[in-house]
Amino acid sequence: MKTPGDTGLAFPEWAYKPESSPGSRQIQLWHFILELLRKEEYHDVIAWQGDYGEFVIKDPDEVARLWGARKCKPQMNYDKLSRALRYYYNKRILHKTKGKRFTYKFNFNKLVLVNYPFIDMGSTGSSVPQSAPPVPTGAGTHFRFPPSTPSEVLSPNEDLRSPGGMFSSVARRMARGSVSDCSDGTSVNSEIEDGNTGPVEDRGERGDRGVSGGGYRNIIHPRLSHESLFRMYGGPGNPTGHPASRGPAGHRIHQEQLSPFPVSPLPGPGGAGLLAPPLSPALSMTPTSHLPYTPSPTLSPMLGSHFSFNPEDMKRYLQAHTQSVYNYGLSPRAFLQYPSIIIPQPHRPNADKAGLTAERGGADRADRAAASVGGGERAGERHHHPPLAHSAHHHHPHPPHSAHPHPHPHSHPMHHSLHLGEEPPHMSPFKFKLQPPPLGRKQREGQSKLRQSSLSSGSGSMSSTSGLGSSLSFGSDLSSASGSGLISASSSTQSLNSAGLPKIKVEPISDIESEEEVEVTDISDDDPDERDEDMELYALRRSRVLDHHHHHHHHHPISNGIEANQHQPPPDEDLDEDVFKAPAPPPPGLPFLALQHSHANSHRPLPVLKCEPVEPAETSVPQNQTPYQTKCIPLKLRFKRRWSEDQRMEASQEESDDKKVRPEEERERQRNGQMDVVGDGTGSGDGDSPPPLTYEGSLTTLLSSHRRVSAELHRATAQLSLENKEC
DNA sequence: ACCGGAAAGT
DNA sequence: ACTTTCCGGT
Repeated sequence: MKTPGDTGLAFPEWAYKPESSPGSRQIQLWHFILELLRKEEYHDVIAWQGDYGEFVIKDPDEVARLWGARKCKPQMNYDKLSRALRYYYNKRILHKTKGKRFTYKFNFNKLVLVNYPFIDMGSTGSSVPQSAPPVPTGAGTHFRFPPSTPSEVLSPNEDLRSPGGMFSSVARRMARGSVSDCSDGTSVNSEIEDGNTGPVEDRGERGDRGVSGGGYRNIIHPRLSHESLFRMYGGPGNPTGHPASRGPAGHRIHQEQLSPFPVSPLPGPGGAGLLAPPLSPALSMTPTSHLPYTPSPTLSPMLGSHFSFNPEDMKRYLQAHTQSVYNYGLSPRAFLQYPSIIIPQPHRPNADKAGLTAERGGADRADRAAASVGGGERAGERHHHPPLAHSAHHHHPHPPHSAHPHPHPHSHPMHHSLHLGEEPPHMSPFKFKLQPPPLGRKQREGQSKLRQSSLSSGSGSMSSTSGLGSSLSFGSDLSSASGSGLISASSSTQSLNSAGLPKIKVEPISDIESEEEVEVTDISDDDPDERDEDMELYALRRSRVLDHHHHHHHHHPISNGIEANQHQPPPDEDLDEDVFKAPAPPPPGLPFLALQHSHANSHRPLPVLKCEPVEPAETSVPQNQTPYQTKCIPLKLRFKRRWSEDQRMEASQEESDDKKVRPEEERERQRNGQMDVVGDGTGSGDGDSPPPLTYEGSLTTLLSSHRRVSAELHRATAQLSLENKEC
C-alpha cells in the first residue's frame, strides 16, 4: 500500500512536486508556507519556531490573506486555510504541534529526502553504528534539510558571500513569487519578490549579528539558521551582497528572532537553546552526528572556526550541499528541463570530478550570461518589496533558458538514492475505522450523520466510488510483506472503493499527539523515527542479508505479530543480494552513499544511470521501452527500501502513512531491471561532511562551480515559481 | 482553536 | 489531486 511501488515513485508524489500540483498547476499550500517561511519579510507573520520543522503562524489572518491573495480567493480565512493544512496531516506533510497555537510542524523527512536526492539518509548508518543513539544519528538527517548554500555553509556570514554576488542575484529571482496579487488588487502584497531590493532586513542574519541573535549564527555553523539558509533563495539576501545595506526597510520584519516561546527544548547541550528561534528545520539543533567529526552537536559556538577540513572533504561537502540546496523545491522533473544544469555528484570522485570540472566552465559562462541578463531584468521589474499594496501583475516572461550552450547535454543524472522514502506504516497501534460507504452524493443532508456510527454499514452501499479516502495503512505493510509487488489488493485506496469494499480508515491510535507540550508532537518525528530509521535501514539490510527473516530489532510488542508477516517481500534475490549484501564498509570518506551505489554499480556495469524524466503526466508517454522510472532507483531497491521502511516503522511508530494519501497508480516496474541506479561508485559520503569552517584553497574553485550550478538551478526554480503566479 | 466529514470548486 | 466551503463536535 503505501504506494510504493505502485507508482514507481519511491516517494509520495507530493514530495516531488515542486510547487505546483501536476494537474492544476497551482501552487500548493505547503509550498506557499515554505516560501513565506523562508522570507524574512514575513517573519512577523509566520516563522520557524521551536523544533525542527515547526513553524508558528503568528498572524493567522495575514497568512490567510496572503494565501487567499495567491490563490485569488479573497474569502480565504484562517479557518479555511487551516482546514487545508489539516488535510496535510493525512498526507503527513504536516502535523499539528499540539499545545501550541497556530503551530504546525513540517514533516521534513519526506521533504528532505526528496529534496536531497543525492544524500542518502538511510545510509547514514554506515558511518554510524547502528546502535548509535538516536540523537546523534538522527541529527544528521536534520542537518541537511534546509538547503544551505555552500556559501552559507561555509560562512554564514560573509565570507563566501562576496563571491556570491551571483548568488544573490539568483536568489532574488527565486525569491520572487511567493505572493502574487490578484489583479483586483485586493490586498495582496507582492512584496516578497525580491528580497533584494528590498530586503528589508538582512539583518536578521548576518549583519545583525549584533542583534539579539547576533552572533550565534556563526557559532552554529553546522546548522545554520533557517534564515540564513533560505536567505539565498529569496530573501533579502542581499542581492547585492551587502547585508547590511538594507536596513530598515521592512515593514514587517521584526526581529523577533527570539521565539516567543522560551527556547525550544532542544537537546543540545548548552547553547542550543539560544539558537532556537530561528532555526531552520534543517539544521536541527539537535546534534547532528552524521558528521564524523561532528563536534558536539550542540556546537560549541566556535566549532566552526575550529574545524578545518581538507580540500577533498570540502569539495564533497560543498557538492553535496550544492546539490541539495539547489534541489530544494525542485522536483526531479524540474531538472530534466534544464539539461544544462549540471549536478555535481558527490560520489564518484574521480571521474566525476573531472567531468564536473570540465563542464563547469561551460556552465559558468551560461550562468553568467543568464545572470546578467536576468538580473537586469529582475531588478527592473521587481523592486517592490513593500509588501503590501501592490497589485501589479507581472508576467514574467519565461526566461528562455534556452540558450545554454552546453555541450554536455547529458548532464549528470541525478540519482535519487534515497533510502527512506516514506515512512512505512508501521503496524503499531492503529485503530481501524470502517467508513461508511459514501452516501449518495450530497445526501449529507439527508442523513448527515450516519457515517460515523455505522461501521457495519460499510458494506451497505458502496457503490459509489467516490470515496476517496479509503486507506488502509496497514495494508501496506502487509503488502510489502507479501512481496513483490503486489500490494495490489489493498493498495490503492481507490481500488477499494471501486471494489465496493467499505472504506477503512486507519488511524494511529495514540498518536503522537498525546504528548506534546514539551516535545513537539509530531507524528513523523524526525528523531526517533526517521533517524532511527535510517540507521535501522542500514541495519536491516545487513541483517537481512545475513539472515533473511527474523531480526527484529526492537519492536514494539504489538506490532510484532504483524511484522513477522510483513517481512520480506521476496523480490528477487539477485538484486537484493547485491544491494543489500555486503555492506562493504564504505570508504572512510563516504559514508552511505557509497554503499548503495557502489554495490549497485559493481554489479551492474551500467555506469550511467538512466534517469528518465519523470513525466509529469503519468499517463503520457506510453513509451514502453523507456519507462522513465522516475527515480533512478531500481525497483527492487525500491521495494526493499519500502520494506525496510516498513520495518522501521514498526520500530518507531509513525503514522500510517499512506492512509489515504495516495492511491497511486502503478506502472513501470517492468523495466526496472534496466534501471540502474546510480552509478557512481564512490560515493562520497559527502553530503554529510560537516561544514568545514576553515576552508582553504580549493574553495574558490568549488565556489565558482557551485555558483554556476546554483545559478542554473535557481533559474530553473525561478521559472517554476513563476509558473504559478498570477491568478 | 482545532478536528475532520462532506460536498463542491479548480 | 488539492483546495475551498460549510459546519457540527471537541
